[in-house]
Amino acid sequence: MAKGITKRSDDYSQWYIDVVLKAEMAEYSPVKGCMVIRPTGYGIWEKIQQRLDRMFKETGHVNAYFPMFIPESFLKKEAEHVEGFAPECAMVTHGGGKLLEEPLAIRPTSETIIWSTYKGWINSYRDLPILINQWCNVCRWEMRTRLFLRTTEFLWQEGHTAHATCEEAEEEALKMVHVYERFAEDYLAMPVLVGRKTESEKFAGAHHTYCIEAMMQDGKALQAGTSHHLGQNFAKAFDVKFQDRDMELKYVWASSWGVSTRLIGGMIMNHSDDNGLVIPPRLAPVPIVFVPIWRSEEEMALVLGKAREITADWDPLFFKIDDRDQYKPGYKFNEWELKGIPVRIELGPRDVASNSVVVVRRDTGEKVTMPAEGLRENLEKMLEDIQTSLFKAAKQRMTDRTYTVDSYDEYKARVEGGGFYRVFLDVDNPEVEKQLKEDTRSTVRCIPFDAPEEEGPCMITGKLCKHRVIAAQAY
RNA sequence: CGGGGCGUAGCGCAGCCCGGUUAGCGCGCCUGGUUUGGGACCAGGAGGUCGCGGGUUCGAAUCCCGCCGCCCCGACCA
Repeated sequence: MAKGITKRSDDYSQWYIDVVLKAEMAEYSPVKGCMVIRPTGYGIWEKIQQRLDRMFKETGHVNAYFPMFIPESFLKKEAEHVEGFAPECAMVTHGGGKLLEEPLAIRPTSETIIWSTYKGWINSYRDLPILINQWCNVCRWEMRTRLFLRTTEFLWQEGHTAHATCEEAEEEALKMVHVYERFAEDYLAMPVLVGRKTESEKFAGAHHTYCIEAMMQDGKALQAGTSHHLGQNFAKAFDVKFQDRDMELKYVWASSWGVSTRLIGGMIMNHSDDNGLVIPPRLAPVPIVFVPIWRSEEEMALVLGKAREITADWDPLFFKIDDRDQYKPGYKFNEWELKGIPVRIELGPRDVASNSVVVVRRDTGEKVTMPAEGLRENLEKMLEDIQTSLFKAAKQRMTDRTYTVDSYDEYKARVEGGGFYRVFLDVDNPEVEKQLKEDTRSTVRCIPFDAPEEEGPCMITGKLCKHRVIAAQAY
């Protein structure tokens, strides 16, 4: 058993914190709600960035960078947006030892600074679309924080696109939520529900919001990514117009979309166990670790030599050889398990003699012997298999814990225990969601795209609804 | 902002009630030796503004007053 990690079954929340801290993903910083992301955690963020960035580029986007400081007045230009973000903005009031003429907000998101810039870039329909993404930090003064899941400052990417038509902006918002879906499932091995947010859950300033929602091992929902159709709200607030083919001046249509370091929290809460972190192979900065085993100087030379021989033509980022002499093999086994390395290879004198290695999977703990010949190909297959089975297990868990419920009493009794609930709720009426939240501390997570056609009475008001929505307690 | 907890060596804690040698233990760290296929052992060693500020006292980690910080659980949110 891993030292110092609370069991999931004893206290899920404490288990999560223990995993993050003990696996050296992150640690607390001197400022409340902020964290230091350590190399183990940051390496995963870098993999997320590499993979996603490629997907963004493949769908026609380019990266740019906009400043962190936003004039306070900018934030006030879009009514709904101000209301949503004003309370959680960090404000800079002084600079160079003097009181500033206008306070500067540290970006909670960049719609306003970006749209004020786009105004200068857009004149004609020929200037559209603009498909820009930026990787950056943002700051939101949250009341309650949790490592990776909700921190005062966090890292994310935000895409901001400008289009000539409503349809194009809609298409973009949809395209990107599906990019997130594919990323979550293919790389994080995290199954997600894809759907639309209700009016009361959508982004402040959006027409509507699409999202991916994942289920953690305790059955709670995690909003893992969002994509917004912003309509013309920001174009109007910042007066961004273009002249169309028909000579008319029109407001530009917008979308924005983002995922954050929260994904790392989702990854942890999807796959990790009582022994620590489990990293899906495709996100592991280094997926393989060799633990050589020796008793004497001669054996050390022998096994290290063999490890180097086997890996001579391997990609250096595919593996590492843990040749530290101050720890015994058993210690290293535990340490790499705690840190979530997908596959460990044990290589001792006996293995050298038989020209084979012992391979151990992090996800199942299964040990197999593999010949040194063709090892890399076999490992690549095993990593793919781990990736697939992590996804399957998570998918199964989500399926098993998605319930169809019609009675509000039953819902109230069960929702505390976690899981997704397919229910009829009149989501056109914000009062219904308000009551749901008051009664159960749960919310409507999304209206899934793939919800089958069904008709039934809202479990609170009895009003006839056209489809079921997903309700759950969320992080 | 409400409720709870904590602040003593890098980490985890004891000591505090009932004030009194040089503040202690485990882990980690350093040196030397023996070890090494699931968290090794022996010996020696380094490491402390006891959260901060006042007060009481001959004497405060310990008692009193004030402050600060962090974590956890709830109300807001990616």
